[in-house]
Amino acid sequence: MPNRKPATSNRQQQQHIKDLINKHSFFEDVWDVVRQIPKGRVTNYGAIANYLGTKMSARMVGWAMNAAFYAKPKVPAHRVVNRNGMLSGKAHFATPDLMQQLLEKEKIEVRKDKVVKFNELFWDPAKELIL
DNA sequence: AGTATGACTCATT
DNA sequence: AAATGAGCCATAC
Repeated sequence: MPNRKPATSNRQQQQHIKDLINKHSFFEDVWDVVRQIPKGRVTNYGAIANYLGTKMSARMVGWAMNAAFYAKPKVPAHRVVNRNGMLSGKAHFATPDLMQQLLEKEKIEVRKDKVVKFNELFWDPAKELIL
C-alpha cells in the first residue's frame, strides 16, 4: 500500500507545543506579555522581543505567535503587528480577515491591512509594563 | 549536522 | 523610497 501519511502532524505537534508550555520557554514569556496588552491597544514584535531581552529576536516572537494557535488561555495574537502597524500575520489566522475583524471589534481602525492610529495605540511593554 | 526558513527589524545603498 | 544584507535563534528537513 502506497506510503500512507502517518497522522503525525497535528497531534504530535500539539503535544510538542504542550511540552514547550510546561517548561519555561521563550514562547511562554511572549504569550505572557501578549496577554497583558490592553484591549484596544496594539504592539509589535520588536517591542516584545526587546522587553524580553534583545529586540533582535523579533523573529522568535513571530514564531511564538505561530505557536500561540495552540496556547491556552488564549493569546490575543491579533494585537501584535509589525513595526509599521501592518497586519503581517493575518494570513496565519483561521480566516484571512479574522485578524482585522478582531481588531475592529476593539474599535481599532484597520485600513489596507494596517492599523490607522498605530502610533497612538502602540503599547510598549518595556515602558508601560514595568515589571 | 548543516542548510533553509520565518507572523521581524535595522542599517546601508 | 525601494531593495539588499545582516543579525537573530528555534524548528523543520
